[in-house]
Amino acid sequence: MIAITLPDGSVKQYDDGATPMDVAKSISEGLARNVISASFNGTTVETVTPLHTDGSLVLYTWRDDEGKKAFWHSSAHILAQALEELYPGVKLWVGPAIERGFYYDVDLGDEMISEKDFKAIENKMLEIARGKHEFKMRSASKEEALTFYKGKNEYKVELVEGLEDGSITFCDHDTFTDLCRGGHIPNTGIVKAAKILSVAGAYYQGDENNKQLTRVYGITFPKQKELTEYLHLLEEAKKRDHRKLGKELGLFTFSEKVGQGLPLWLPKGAALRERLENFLKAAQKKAGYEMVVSPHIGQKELYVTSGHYAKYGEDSFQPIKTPKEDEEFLLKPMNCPHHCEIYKSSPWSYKDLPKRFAEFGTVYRYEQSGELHGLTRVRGFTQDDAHLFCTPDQLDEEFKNVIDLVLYVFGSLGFENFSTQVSIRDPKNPDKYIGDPDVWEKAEQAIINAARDKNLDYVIEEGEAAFYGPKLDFMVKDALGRSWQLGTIQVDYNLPERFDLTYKGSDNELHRPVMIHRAPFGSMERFVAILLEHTGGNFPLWLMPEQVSILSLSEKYEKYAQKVLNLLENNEIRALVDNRNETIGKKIREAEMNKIPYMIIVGEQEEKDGTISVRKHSKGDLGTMTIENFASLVDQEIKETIKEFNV
RNA sequence: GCCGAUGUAGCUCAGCUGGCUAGAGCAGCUGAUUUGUAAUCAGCAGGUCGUGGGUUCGAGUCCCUCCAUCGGCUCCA
Repeated sequence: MIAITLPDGSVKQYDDGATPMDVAKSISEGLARNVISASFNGTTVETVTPLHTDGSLVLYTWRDDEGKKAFWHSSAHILAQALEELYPGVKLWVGPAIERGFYYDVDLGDEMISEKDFKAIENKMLEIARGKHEFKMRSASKEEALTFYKGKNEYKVELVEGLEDGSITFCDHDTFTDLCRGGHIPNTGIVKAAKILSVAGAYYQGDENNKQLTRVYGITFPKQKELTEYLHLLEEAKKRDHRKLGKELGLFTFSEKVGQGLPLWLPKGAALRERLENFLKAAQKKAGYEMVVSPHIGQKELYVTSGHYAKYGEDSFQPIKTPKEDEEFLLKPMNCPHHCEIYKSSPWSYKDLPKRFAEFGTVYRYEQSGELHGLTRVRGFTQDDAHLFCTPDQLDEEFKNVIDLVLYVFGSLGFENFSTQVSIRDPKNPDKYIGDPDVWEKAEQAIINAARDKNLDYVIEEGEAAFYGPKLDFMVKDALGRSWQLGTIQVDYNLPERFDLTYKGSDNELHRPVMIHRAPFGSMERFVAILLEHTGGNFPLWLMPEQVSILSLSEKYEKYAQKVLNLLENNEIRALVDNRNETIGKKIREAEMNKIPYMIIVGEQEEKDGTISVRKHSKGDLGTMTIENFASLVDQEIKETIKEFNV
């Protein structure tokens, strides 16, 4: 049952027999602009732009994910038509909706699209849109589909060949026809604003051995205003880019001379990082971890044993030769083998387990040059790594405890919008993994159980497992909405086997421990990067390298400023004195731009009364107070944002 | 690694279709000013225009190589 409410309050009802096309048609033809709300199956939704998908009696709106998908997928058809008209002979591959917008992969032959062509494509799209052409689905036999594309488009031919006869549908609008599963808006006229965002190369069928097609990214909206807002949002997101903020705030830098993907941490960044490390160390200590330290290189043989060399030898910095001909060392690409050897250094009883070895271990990986990205993807980085060795019986509880630790870390740093994924094997590619499938089954099940018991809202991702075991990944988005893996917890039955790790059980027999690999931050580099983008550089007070800037009104008050500094330092507040010969306005401006949480202004009045004048970043003047009051204000703010970890 | 774009002073940028000693603001230095809640004034200094080659009477500007960065693809232990 579908009903539409009109501005005068009247309700237009549809018979149960109404098809989606009937509804969509009447909405799009006559009532679209005037519909207040629509209800279907008893649920009322506010409609901005009514949409429909074919095949089922569902009415979507622009606000729904499904509605956006239909809108953007339809826009991809319009884009394809525009490209066909502007670039005759273009061969289409596929054009799906994505999280924000859509793209179409095309083979342009010898033609090329560059930024200066975007406007023409946009105009052509809008021209097509204004025609209000209806999207019409129709079935076709495999035979018909093949005839349609044969000799014209080998990509579509291959696509059709993989489809089952009887399941093939086409979508027509205006003069344009495309093989399509459906899910469209009623007609092209609902698209009012279009923007081509970028073009990029994309391998045909995602295989890097195949030809690269041109991927044209675009976004459309039902209102011009929404496009303007979206573009504004993109601009705002750029301001939160960690690469920009890292430079502005003096946290880290890169040097061509040092090498790409090798970050250099500046004093403020190093201080921030150290604080993060100490925060995690404190929690880990409570959770029974012990710190270990391992060297930055290891014999190649070590990684051959672990299996990493076979899998990632190519992606490692190549073996370091020594004066002895037969010796080869690798720059440490991961800490696990070292920790296995630490475990092996002494015999263990079941009473000793679990052993939890933690290390902020710096590792080096030869990432493809095109993959490097600020601090989020680098060639040298430090993992907040730990390996837990436990009995099979202890696995579930240990795993859940690690989940608690990760949740504590994320909670303390304000990451609320993270998602979790259980990364399991790719069933189509069993050779990618080492070890017995039964053992894998056990490990995957252990993770799923733990995630369920901890009420995590997880998705299962096939093919995302590590080669030695499945994992639970904690994903967080950056300012532009790109997803990054931060925390990870992995179950591994395989490395204990390869390193022949054992413990003595109560039965006086030797048993194989299970290993958990985990890193709540993931890596210090990536974590700081994402934290920067989330906070825009306004870190929680406890993390700030410089919490307070003491601004003297003139050089005459330097002595008093120093006294205030000493008193703050006694209260473990990190402050610096700005005693330059500048106006107070300028000092404030600079402190504001450096995102210093608190500014203290001292002049004649304060010196006389023994007080301070406090200003809070982006809030303004808080008035005059005693140093003791200020110290407790800071203390309170810190206590509110960071709690102790309770095991 | 692949496709595309970009690369001018410490930072942010200007330099049109190739043409006199390459510009600005901020930062820096010097001096004046000694300041009351987001930029005090003046002066000075600072660049082999990412690198190497080429075309040209002449290259920041055009072409090629390489390097780095950005947006994607692929990859991500």
